Amino acid sequence: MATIKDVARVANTSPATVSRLLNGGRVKKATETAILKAIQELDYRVHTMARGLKTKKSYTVAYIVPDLTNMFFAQIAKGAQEIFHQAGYSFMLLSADNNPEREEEILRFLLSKKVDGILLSSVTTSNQQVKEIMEDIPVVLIDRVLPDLEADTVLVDNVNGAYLATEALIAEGHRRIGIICGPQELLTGRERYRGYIRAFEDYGLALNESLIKFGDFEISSGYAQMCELLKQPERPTAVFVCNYYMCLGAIIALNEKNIKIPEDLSFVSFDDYELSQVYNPPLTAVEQPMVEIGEEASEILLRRMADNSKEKIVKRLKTKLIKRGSIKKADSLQLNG
Amino acid sequence: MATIKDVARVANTSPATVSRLLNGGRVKKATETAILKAIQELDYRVHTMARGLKTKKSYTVAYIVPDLTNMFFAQIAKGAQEIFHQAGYSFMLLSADNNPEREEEILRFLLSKKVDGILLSSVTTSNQQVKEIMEDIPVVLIDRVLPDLEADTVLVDNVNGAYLATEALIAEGHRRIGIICGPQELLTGRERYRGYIRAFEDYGLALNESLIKFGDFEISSGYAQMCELLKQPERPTAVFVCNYYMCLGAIIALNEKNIKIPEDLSFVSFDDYELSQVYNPPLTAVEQPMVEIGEEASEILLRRMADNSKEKIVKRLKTKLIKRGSIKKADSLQLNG
DNA sequence: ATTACAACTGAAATCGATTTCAAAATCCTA
DNA sequence: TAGGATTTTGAAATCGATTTCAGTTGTAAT
Repeated sequence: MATIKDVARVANTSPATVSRLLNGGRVKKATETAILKAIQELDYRVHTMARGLKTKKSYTVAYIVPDLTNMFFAQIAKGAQEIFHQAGYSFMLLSADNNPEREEEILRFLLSKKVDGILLSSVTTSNQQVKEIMEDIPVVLIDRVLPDLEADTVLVDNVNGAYLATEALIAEGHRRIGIICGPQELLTGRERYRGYIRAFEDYGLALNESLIKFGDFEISSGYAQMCELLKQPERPTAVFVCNYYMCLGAIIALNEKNIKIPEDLSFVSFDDYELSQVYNPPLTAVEQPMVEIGEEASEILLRRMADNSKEKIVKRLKTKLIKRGSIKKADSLQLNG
Repeated sequence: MATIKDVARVANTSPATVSRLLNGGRVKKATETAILKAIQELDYRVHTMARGLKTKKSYTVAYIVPDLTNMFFAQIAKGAQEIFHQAGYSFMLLSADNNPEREEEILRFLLSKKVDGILLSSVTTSNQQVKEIMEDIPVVLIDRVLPDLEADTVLVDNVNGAYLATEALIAEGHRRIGIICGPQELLTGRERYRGYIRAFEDYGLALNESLIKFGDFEISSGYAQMCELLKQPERPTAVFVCNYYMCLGAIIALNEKNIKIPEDLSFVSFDDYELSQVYNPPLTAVEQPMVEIGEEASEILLRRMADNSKEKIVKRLKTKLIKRGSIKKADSLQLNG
């Protein structure tokens, strides 16, 4: 493979001049033509490792996700990739596979790869390693915050999203509203739960502990907790499921027990994917602006890489309730309208 | 950040010795201890760019997918990531976003990044660039083959998968069986179509052109082509949809027209994701061993990187028909059993 | 023609590792 | 303990770029 020296030799000039041209410096027109011709001829490409060694920049950023096959993170990655591509950065997507040790390894790897910036949706709850890394490399947190860590962060207004979902059920007259919460170690889990509680408070309704179940955002727990809900002596008339995967599990449980949405049970979930439209009836759901999250985070990271001085930004994006056909008016409807 | 020189100084030895230890060479026990201590103390990490410059290896491989958010490729990536992680390689996942030019750019980028190997599910149908790259870097093709290109390839037995699906419908007495094919530019599109045809031939049944529709593997075309099928004067009693996304579109169409699976229409699709189990009734589908595809391809690439001599491998993995509840016996059933 | 100034250019140092090869240290045997 | 064999070591060259800085060339003004 041709090097900058070869190009210089063929173009009858020096490596310094070739480098200058490559990096937008000024070069006599004639020299430029000769160099360009040589580059073409030799099919020369800069050796980014050599360049990076000298410049201490890799023009590469990475996004570490908990799970590659999780649609939420895949969509965010899509948004991020677009922005970095436009900015001339190369973008690596890495999955920690829900394994904290793997995440640690990846972080070490990125450090020695000398990436210029990191987007992180962490699977850990400890911030030690990240804290250290942030001294060398800008990091933007996405969706998963770390305790007591002052860092740029992009997330979604979970409280409001959950509030909207719960409110929609209340508005149709439901009072026995079950919830399948996410894990309370995660901020998103806590916040969505809080949105539910707040809606009850605002409408002056009493919470019923037996209708509040905790899952872990995975299909299996959606299934298990929905079964729990259905076992209650007084079944809920509606249920709010706090993420997509638990929603899948919940629906499997419903199908098994032959419980129909919305005739037998009204249904809302957090996250809006294809399923929501494909299901019959289409599901009312809280939509997160996933691609935007990725874009926003990337832009923050880009700014941060250019100038690491300013104080940290926390950006919250709005969620939206998409009304479809999975909520029915409660039978015992006694509204004032 | 500490360099190998710093480590050498602190450990009171030379960079050469440190390097030797780092790379598994022999070093006196005492020296080793001193070096390890120094590394710890200084929090030293090898600078992979510097190393790569010298060794001409990056210990990095990349997988280029058409679309990050396509479950099929995401699952393959998951399998691949695991294998490379075990082998000590770092793994980059890059999306061409269904854009041939973007793919070209990525390929160029990887070349200058000096990755050691490439996994590719190409969005193009031209092999020129890939052919050139293969002279420098081992490439393994996944699912998407390129015309006239002799390369290691991993794919799935599409013909058989489609045959199984079609056969399952025939076995239940269906004769008017619609198909929504994938794009015929893609091998998978062609092969699945061929499996359908072959089943008809083997069972001595006549094909009905009006029930053969062509989509592009996207949701929208699944919707559109299903609408077309339903417009036929004599509706099909069963339909085989050639991938997941078209299956989503098809089901939306069915819901809209209030056509029930399997009462009004029996249904089989290629690809088996969560939806198949969540849908009511659960869908009969052809499962592809996605994670295995990724693993298999990675292992081939690993071998290829170690020894680029042997002749090219084409590996076909088996598909499996998962029977669930979306096929009903045909009304006009007149079988010999 | 001379000077002043701007525009270009290239030799050499540098980034942080690896690797070669000869020298130094250590071990072993007689 | 001498001498040879074996281990262990480090100086220096190298990978392919960038960057500095001094020198060269070109231009304009006097």
